[in-house]
Order: sequence, then structure tokens, then C-alpha cells
Amino acid sequence: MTETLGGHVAATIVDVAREAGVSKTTASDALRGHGRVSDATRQAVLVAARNLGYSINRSARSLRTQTTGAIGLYIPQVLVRSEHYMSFVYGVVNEAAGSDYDVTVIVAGEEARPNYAPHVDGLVLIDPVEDDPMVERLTSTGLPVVSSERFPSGRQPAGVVWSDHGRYARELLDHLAARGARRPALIGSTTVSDWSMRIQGAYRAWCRLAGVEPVIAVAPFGADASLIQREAGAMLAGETGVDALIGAGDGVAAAVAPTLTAAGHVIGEDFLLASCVDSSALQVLNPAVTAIDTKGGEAGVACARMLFELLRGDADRGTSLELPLELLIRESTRGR
Amino acid sequence: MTETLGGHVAATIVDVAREAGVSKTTASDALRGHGRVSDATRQAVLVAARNLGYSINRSARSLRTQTTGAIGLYIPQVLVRSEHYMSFVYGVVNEAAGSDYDVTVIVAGEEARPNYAPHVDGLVLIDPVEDDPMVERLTSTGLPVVSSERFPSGRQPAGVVWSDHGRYARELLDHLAARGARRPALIGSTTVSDWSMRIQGAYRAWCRLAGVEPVIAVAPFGADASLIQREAGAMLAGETGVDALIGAGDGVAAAVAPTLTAAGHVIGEDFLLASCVDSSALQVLNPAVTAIDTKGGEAGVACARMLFELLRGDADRGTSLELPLELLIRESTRGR
DNA sequence: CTGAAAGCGCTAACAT
DNA sequence: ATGTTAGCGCTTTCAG
Repeated sequence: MTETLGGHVAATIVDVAREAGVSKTTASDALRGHGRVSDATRQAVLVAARNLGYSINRSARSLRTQTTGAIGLYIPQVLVRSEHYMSFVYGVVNEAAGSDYDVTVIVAGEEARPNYAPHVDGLVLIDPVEDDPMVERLTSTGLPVVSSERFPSGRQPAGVVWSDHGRYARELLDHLAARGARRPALIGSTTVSDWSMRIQGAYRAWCRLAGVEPVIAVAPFGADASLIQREAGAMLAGETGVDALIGAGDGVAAAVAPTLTAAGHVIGEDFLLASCVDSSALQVLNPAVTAIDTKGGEAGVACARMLFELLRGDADRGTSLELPLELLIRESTRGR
Repeated sequence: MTETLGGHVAATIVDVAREAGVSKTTASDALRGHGRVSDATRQAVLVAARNLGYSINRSARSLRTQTTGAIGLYIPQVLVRSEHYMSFVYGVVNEAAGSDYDVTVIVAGEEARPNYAPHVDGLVLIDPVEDDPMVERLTSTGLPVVSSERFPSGRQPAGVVWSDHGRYARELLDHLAARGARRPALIGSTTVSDWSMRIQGAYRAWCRLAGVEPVIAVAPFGADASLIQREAGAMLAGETGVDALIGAGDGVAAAVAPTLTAAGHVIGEDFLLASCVDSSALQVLNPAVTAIDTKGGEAGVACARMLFELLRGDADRGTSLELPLELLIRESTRGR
């Protein structure tokens, strides 16, 4: 029995064993549901544990088994403003709770710690970015890694949950064309992630096929509205005939909408507007903005689940899973 | 030396001690900067550790010291969509990294786990809500708790970081009145948190002083836009003379703006609109919406810092800290 | 089916 | 200023 900060004492497995009249080995086996013990003794142990309010000392288990009971979730700082990622975090944490794992959040600043090694059994990386030193550090720990979206470098982590963003970008462009747009522009992300690269690639390819000159501006993911507005303004001033705009990041469409209106456009009629990432703000804009639902929560769940399969040995290294997305058509691309 | 998943071996403190030609106690003391050891030996140990790529086995330390090196951060699920909380998470994690602590995220679903006891040294609770069973569970662990915002029940956790939301709501109402509003309405939150209670309290008190009848509707924090629109519509249909609206939650203003415009109002002129929580969406709405900056990141930093002070014994139980906010005036309350 | 004993890596108490 | 020893609570041999 050990004193806790609460002043009461925490029962150890020895206490449970004594209460149940068995050895601590048997108590341990019973608690973990090993087949070794008879049903009768297992029940006795379980009852004893409940009576004593026993809960396992994870440090002791960790030391013995060389596991931690936690997974790490790396979130690049740039993502603070995106609902996609907040939902992703929830997905991961919920799924982990179901498997009795804790989730430790890792953010970029931690690279400052000299030789920081996260105290976890595996890692989930969100949207790994080329040349992120923290991604480098984390992948070189040797821990199994599952990433949401592929590595732009093409490197293969133990598991990948990815979506075909290029395909949905094409679908969105086709939709714009069907609604009358002749010359869609793109405001991409400066971030070199698989996501941003594929969207830009799909956009250029679509333009080539459609025989139109691509019009691209870029802004950092999560950039201030004022910066986005400046980039968009410069882009539109330098081109003629642009009649639709796709924003890659989820803040772009909201940021440029007032600029477009101020320029005399009627969004959804003479000018179409859409986003490659949905957010609740886009639903309530007037007009509501067409967007690709990137399913943050589902992606988080899928990543965590895959990591647990890898940890249990139920999945092989190199596994990958495609998560389908959905194009949500709203008024901003109604057309005339 | 222990095999890691990476295939290479991890050095233990014994390896470091052997390499440096000292006992493992001395190695341990040197590594932790205890005054026991001479400068010369400390250097030798540090060099040995670096050479071997030593990093401490936290499970072993945990077992020995009865500490975990992690703090828990409880996030009620209802908050997914709010930037305030995402920033808060960042604040906590960054501050924790600086003190070499990990952050374990706890979400509501975990109460399903039979007798879940988080494996942490202390807890940060975001906006504790009356009757949340998880808050109950967590506060009864006996671990030191710091909450962002006070408990609505009046209970005193070990530490509190709070803001005077009532005062800023009053300031906002005075501002609306100065800009010509005669009858401001409130769309509050159904959540029984200190934050929502104080805003509603301040609103009612202000109305009493101003001699106007309060007009209140409520919606759950983070509710769908459609629900908010319905509530707002019903409220405005049932009252006459309402010429301003304050939304408590950060999604309210964006949700009702189109409804108001559709009803023939010109926001910022004949009808003023404001929010008690800022978000980037409100900045880019047209017109931009006046809001109270709730300083999520700073609150997170302050909570984590206070928790570490409590853990070190540098602060007393019952400490509290007021975090000042800021009213950001934008075009939606320009007035005629 | 169950028990006894060893030991994971670390730090604290007690030596010197 | 440093070393020796014990032991945190658990799981895993190895013996019955």
C-alpha cells in the first residue's frame, strides 16, 4: 500500500493477492485475463481488486514490460486554427481510450530539449512536412510511426492513412467548370506536405487538360487573413478572366470572400469560391462555401487503430489505408 | 543495455557510470545536478552520457519516485470547434515542454473505463462544468488540480486561472449602448460553466440598470449553425425593438449574421453584432465582428505554470490568478 | 493450475 | 565527495 497525494493509500497487487488468498503471480494473471488461472480464482481476484479499489501502477508495469501504455501525437504548431486537426486529436484520443492507451501530445518546440525521447510505444504524425526537424527526430527513434497523409519525401512509415486529395481537387474543378467557371485560380499552401503538393499537382494537371493557364498564389497554412487577402489581391490584379477561386487551407475562402465582394463580384454567381478543407465557418458564411470534408475525426480514429494493430502485431509494417472524403457542394458554387 | 524497437540498444545509468568510472548513484546525482558531486566528475558523467546517447528510463524513475513526469489536460468534448481551446492546448504543452513534462490529453469518453486513474502528477481542467462526471472523477483522485475558470459550484481547486468575463461583457454592452443600441439581446450557452453564468449574470444586471427587459436565448456551446439560427429567429420574432445581439459562444455571431441580413438588417449600422469569444472567422466576416479576445494560449501557459509551481511547492493550494482580456472593436458595432 | 524468486532501471538511505 | 544496498510494483521465468 502506498500513500497517494489524496492522503488515502493505493492498493498494490500484493494487497489484492493477499485479500484473494493467492500469490501475486496468480493475481497478476487473473487481472490480465491470462488463461492460466481457473475461473473461480479469477473471480475471487477480481472481487478483491474491486473491493480494494485497485488500479495498476503503470510505472511498475512499464519498467517490467518495456512498454508505456501511451502513444505520442505530434501536432505541428502551424495547425492551431484548423478544426480538422482538433477533430483529429479527438479521434485519436477516443480510440486510444478504448484500447486503454494514453495519448501524449508532442509539439514542435520540444526539439529544444537536448535529447528528448518521447515516453511512448508508438507515434501518430499529422501531415508530416518535408524538413521538419521534429519529424526527423521522431522517426529516428525506431518507434512504429503511423502518419496521417504520406511523407512528401516518399518515405514509408510503418503505417499510413491517406486520402486522395488530388482526386477530390479534380472533382471540385470539374464541378466548377460544370457550373460555368472558365478560369479557376488556386491559393495553395506554402507548406511542403503531401496534401498541399497533391492539390497543386492536380490543379496544374487539370489546367493543362482544360487548356487554361494556371493562376496560383500561395500563403502559409493558417496565415493571417490580411496576408491571404494581399496575396489574393495581387494575384487577381495580375490576371484577367479569373472567375473562380479555390483555397487550399481552410481559412482562405473566408478571408478572400470580402475582397471579392468589394471588387464587385457576386460570389456563387459571377464568381465561384471553394475550399479544399471544410470548417464550420464555411458553412455559415453568406453564401455558404463549397468544400471538401477532410474527415479529421475519422482520420484520427483510423491512425490510432492502425498504430494499435501494428503494436499488437496484427498489421504489417508498410500498411496503408485510404480514407474517402466528400465534396460538399454549397451556394458559393451555385453558378448563374 | 536494453534492446529498443529500433534494434539498437539503450544505455542505462549503469553503463554511464561504468563509462565514467563512478558508481551509479554518483552518475544519477551528476545527471540531475545534485550538489553532491564535484564539478570534475559531473563533467565526466555528462560526457559519458552524451557519448552513449543515454536518456533516462522514465518508467524506472517513475516507479522509484512515485511521480510520472506528465500532467493531464482534460478537454470536454463539446469544445472541438473552438480556437480558444486549441490555442489553450498549445499553451499548456509548450509550457510543459519547458519544464520537461509530458502532457496527456484526457477526454470525456474515458469515464467508460472502469476505474480509470490517469497516470499523471497533476491536472489542468478546462472550463469545468457542473455535474460533469469526469470532472468529479478527476478531482477525487487527490491530484493537484488547476482549472481554467472557476468551478461553477464554487469549489476551490488547488489553483485557478480566471478572467473577469462579467466585466468584459459589461464593457461590451456599454460599448453597444454608446454606439446607439437600445435593446441588446443575448444568445447564451446552455452549459453551466462559470464563464457562461457570469456572462448571463452580467447581461441581466446591465439590463436592470439600463431599465430594459432582457432578451435571452440559449444554445449549447458548439451547437450547429442551424440550431443557433432557429433559436435566434424565434427569439427575434417574439420580441420587438431588438437592435443588437451578443453571442456567447464563438460560433454564434457567424451563424446569425446571414439570418440578420436576410431579415433586412445592415449589420454594424441598424443592428450591432458581437461575440464574447473571438476566433479568426469573426475577423474575416463581412463586416468583421467585435469580440472579446479570451487569450486561450496565455491561459494555457498560465495554468501549466501554476500547476508546476504547485508541484514544486512554490505555490500554495488555493492560489488564483486573474488573466486580463481585451475587447476588440470591429466594424459590426460601428453604429450609424 | 499455482507459487517462489528474480529483476526491469532508477533513487534514497545509509554507509564511508 | 562518493559507494553500497535496498526496494519501488510489476511480470516473467522456472518449479512444482
